[in-house]
Amino acid sequence: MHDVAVQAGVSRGTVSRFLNGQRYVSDDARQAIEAAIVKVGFVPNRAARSLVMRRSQAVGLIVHEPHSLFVEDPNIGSILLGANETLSEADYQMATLIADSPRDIARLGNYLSGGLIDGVIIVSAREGDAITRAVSRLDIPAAYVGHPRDIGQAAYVAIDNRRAAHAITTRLRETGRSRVGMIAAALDRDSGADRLAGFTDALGDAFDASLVEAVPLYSYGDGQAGMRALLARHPDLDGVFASSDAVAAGAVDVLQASGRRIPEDVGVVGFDDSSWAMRCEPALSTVRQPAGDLGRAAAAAVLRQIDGDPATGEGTLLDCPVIWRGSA
Amino acid sequence: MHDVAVQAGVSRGTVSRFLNGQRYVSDDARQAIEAAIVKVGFVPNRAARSLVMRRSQAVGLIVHEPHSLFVEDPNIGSILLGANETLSEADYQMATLIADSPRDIARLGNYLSGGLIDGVIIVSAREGDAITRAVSRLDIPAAYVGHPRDIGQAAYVAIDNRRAAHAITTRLRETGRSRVGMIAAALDRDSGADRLAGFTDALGDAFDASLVEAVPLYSYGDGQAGMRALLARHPDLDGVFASSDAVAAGAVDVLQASGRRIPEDVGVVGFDDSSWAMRCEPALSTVRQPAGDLGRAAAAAVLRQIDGDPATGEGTLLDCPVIWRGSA
DNA sequence: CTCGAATCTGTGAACGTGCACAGATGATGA
DNA sequence: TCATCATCTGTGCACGTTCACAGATTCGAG
Repeated sequence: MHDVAVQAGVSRGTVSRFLNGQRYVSDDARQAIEAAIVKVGFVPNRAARSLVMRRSQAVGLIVHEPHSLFVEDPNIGSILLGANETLSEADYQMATLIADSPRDIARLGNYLSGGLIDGVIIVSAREGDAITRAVSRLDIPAAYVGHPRDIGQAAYVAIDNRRAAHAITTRLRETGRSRVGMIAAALDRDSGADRLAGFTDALGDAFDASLVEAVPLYSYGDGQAGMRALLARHPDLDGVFASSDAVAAGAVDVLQASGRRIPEDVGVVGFDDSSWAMRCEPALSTVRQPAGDLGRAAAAAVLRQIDGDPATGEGTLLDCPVIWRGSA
Repeated sequence: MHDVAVQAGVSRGTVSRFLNGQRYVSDDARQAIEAAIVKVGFVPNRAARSLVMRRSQAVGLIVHEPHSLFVEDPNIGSILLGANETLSEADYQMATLIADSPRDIARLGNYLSGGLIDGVIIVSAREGDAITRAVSRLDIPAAYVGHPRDIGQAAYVAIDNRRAAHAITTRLRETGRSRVGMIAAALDRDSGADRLAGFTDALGDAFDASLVEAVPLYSYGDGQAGMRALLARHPDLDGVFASSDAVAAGAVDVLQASGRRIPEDVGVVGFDDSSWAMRCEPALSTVRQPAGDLGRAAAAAVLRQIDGDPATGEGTLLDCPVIWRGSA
């Protein structure tokens, strides 16, 4: 910066003001500096800026998932890309942090308190999560994708899982299906629990707990297992709501292997609108998750907090349309 | 750090030496400093360290792919996780940089020259890539995953696509298949081109160009389209080597829809050992890509260069076993 | 006992930026 | 003409480290 100042015939202070777009820079100085920057090939040193500003211009994105899920779940990738887009427009660097083992989580605590990170986006936290505790203790700008109930006043961005599940279940019943079951995955996450809640709501008095099969993860294998269990209890079942497309795909394969036709004998609906949906025959009815928008909105929320807006505890719920295709 | 020094009754210099694990720190000083660090709650300021060291302790990972592929391709996710693992063990932060539009690429050039990044890992570069040019011009530590031919002396880590393709093709012929076709995707990448080269090699004089159908991407849709084209030209074909599992899955569906049995009538082999492989009926024979290891090895190569080892132009080829399942 | 080497310690000067402050200039109004 | 104000500019200090260097201490060998 010193070289630029000399070259332009002004002082460091003026160059600094120019670079930060502040007032009180004359047109003459402006032009001289612009030319000098090109000539010198100047690139600002971010480390020095961080040092004096006490800002790192970086936002962490914590993914609390096992490695395997990180690789497979397309929503996570989209959230990541969306967040990255918004952050890089604001000249922030996104740092993706994977939290898998307890060791990872411990290291994360250090990392977050090290001043390397101005804020953090947390994806797929569970209730009672160690990461949630660490983040709220450190009191750094944060936004959650999804909303575990115990995040206090922190910002969150989510889809209305409950409403979508309600809409699906209602439609299944309105199209004449009377014995609708659910394969309810990932009940330890708010997303999974809310989808079940919407299902239960919609059925009201007609709800029968034996028509729900809980499985651990949003995976194809869990879908197969869940469907087998459900069929064993209710061979006459005529509708299935699965917590994810992968689960639905597993269910479809088991149903078809048992000789049932879809959608004639059993209607199936998934969740995510992932690549699984179009691979099923017939194509899956499902819920489109605006994953990119979730990432963008979460990033925007963190940036607002970094700029001084206090977190109000209000969250944003994004729209997630149900896509009706051939499977129900 | 000053506070720690005062608390421990030593000087900043001694604290610095202690923190960096250098020689010439007495046991007394060591213990006093350890206690003081805990008491003061000291966390080193990385910005200040970067400033004086001219090191950012960060490595960029550039993914030159359209956003959609980034989300879908499980290999990229695994490479990313592997690299992250090695880097974070060495206390380096990984910054994932997505290059999609030309605008992204331009911004990337600035970014890389800004001193924010000590080195860079490049995934899925093509020959004649603008990113490759930028990286070699800037002369920063770099490692490629895959090996485009024009990366000069830069380090690379790849699998032996050619040898694997050769093995597959040979085995298809040895099991009695005489009219083996190939759906050759992504010929603009070295991975795609090498798989085709291995196929061609293995056939030798028996090679028939009309048995190869080139398609743009490693996708399911391209697999369907490629298979239809191949079948139209060679209805009597009895083996197919597809450049990826997604392509193979598309091919399988088209073949089965046309009434052909797999593997009795046509043998099919994919590439990647991704989740597509187990979803096919019968399960796909395929090649296991050690994607995590690719990431780890690339990260290690960059770290070596950062530590001063010059790039020798030698690459690493990792083993990729062929997994024989039901489809061939 | 002396000298040199090895070990340990403290000090001051960087690194490249932002910011507060003081000073300079020109315009405006009394 | 002089005070007031807005605009513009330059200077020195601070941010929290690392590193080179000089000084202090200890130890062993001659």
